[in-house]
Amino acid sequence: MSSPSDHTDDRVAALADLFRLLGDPSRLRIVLACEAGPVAVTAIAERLGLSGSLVSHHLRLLRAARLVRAERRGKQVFYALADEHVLRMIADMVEHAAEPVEED
Amino acid sequence: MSSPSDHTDDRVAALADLFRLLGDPSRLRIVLACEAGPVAVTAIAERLGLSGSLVSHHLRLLRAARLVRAERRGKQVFYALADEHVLRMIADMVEHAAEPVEED
DNA sequence: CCAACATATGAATATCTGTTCATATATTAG
DNA sequence: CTAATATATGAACAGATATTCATATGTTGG
Repeated sequence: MSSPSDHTDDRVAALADLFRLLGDPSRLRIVLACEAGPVAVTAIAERLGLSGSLVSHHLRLLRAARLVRAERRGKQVFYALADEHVLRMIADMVEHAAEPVEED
Repeated sequence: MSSPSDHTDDRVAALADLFRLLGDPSRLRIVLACEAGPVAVTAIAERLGLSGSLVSHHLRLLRAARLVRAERRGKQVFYALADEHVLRMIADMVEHAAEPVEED
């Protein structure tokens, strides 16, 4: 558990890292492409119109941050969201982004 | 409501913008400092050890993204989180960041 | 082993962005 | 009005980073 105000510098830094990773459009699209379930790198690249190299670079960062999981099956490596928590987190943000604007 | 897969490019871009804003440590600290309730710019700056100018710059971006709300009271301008949704969003991320690491 | 395919990695670069400094605007006190 | 305080803004710069290109590593089929 974490109380509302124990935002130590390291925790904040780690949190910011998470946000920053999701803050790039290409990388975020890659994460969203993993929503569907295990997807191969080439499939992600083709679907998003990005180079395999770029997708691989981004996946490495996402993997290091435990946002996605990799599973090798033959020549291909399939990626998926790391857990249900990541899914909910993103769904919440999508919801917020979709909220109507309140006027003053 | 938004179905799981209607991630149009504009929506994704807007979502990435949100994440990116929270992805900077200084800016994230400023947002967290607004958790407590309406706080003046100088108070935030002093508490975080940042220049007033820097805090103001960041607050402008956060305000533009509707993450925080500004309210003038005399010479001072008090900032607070825009709504409960933002609060929950951040709390969820904090929780995720605090999750124990699962091994393969 | 060799060829073909899938993924990963390293270097180089052009772009973006956080921070600082100087200055401007706003608000109140005297 | 003037001085003082609080906040905002613009330009400039240093450091970060997304993307590309070339190349390496891993895996299967023949």
